[in-house]
Amino acid sequence: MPELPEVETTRRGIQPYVLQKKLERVIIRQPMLRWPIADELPLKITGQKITQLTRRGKYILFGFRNGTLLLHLGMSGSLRLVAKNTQPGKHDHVDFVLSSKILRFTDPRRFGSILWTEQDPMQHKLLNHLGPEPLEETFSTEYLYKKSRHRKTPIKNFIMDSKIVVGIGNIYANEALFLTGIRPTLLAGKVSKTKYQLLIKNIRLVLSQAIQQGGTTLQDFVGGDGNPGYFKQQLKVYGRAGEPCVNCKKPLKEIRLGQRSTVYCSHCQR
DNA sequence: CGGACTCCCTGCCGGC
DNA sequence: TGCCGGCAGGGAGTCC
Repeated sequence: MPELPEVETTRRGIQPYVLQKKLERVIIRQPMLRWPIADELPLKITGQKITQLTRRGKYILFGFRNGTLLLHLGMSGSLRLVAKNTQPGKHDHVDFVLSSKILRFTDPRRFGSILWTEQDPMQHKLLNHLGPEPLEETFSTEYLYKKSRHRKTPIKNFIMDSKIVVGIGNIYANEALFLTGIRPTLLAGKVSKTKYQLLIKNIRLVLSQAIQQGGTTLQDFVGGDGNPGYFKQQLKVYGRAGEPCVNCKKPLKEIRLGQRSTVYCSHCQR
């Protein structure tokens, strides 16, 4: 399940091989992703140079002179650089053939998406409603506190809402709430300004640590044989239900919130 | 508008 | 050992 750190790590990893490079060919083996890949896509981008490579939330944006390719990894997607003679596997749905390598999109569960737009990408309907980037200044205590007033949704759902702030998936929502000592079920409208200030700090901490760690496994993306890893080794609550809390040693609890697995310490999180 | 819920897909895990 | 049911999960879409 790629979260923002994996997406950003992917973007940084592929950047040197992609930016200002010409796309020689696009091979689509399976167009049925979350939405079907537009028939016109190869026609639009074959032979074109990739002039920009940016990220908005968990979307990676490939900028061309004539438009933008929006790519989302869904929950099982990945982008890897592989040698040109590499045979595709079962779930290798799309190849972007560059001059020296292939940028290969793999996605077993096909929750990912690849879209083409010729308008300003930020005005695209998948991007135009998105909240601020969690690592940027606009994601401030003042902003989050104001947005949260009178909200009756649990704090965990609130910070996972992309209209509020982008890029906080289930894993890091669990982790940030643990670090801040906030119970995931607490209603967003009931969280104090002081706690929001601390929560923002911890969201940035877990995300930036994971991005930093991702940097050390960058060769996985360019080498093509490793997996990017989910930074599991340093997770304090996610995937640890029933195991002792790292602070108080009491067993961690697991509940479902918004259909998502939610793990917390009933002693340390109030 | 907010909040609750559904659905897309398939690898994996537990139960028998 | 093999089969099968159920689960996980990002996030758009729908409904009230």
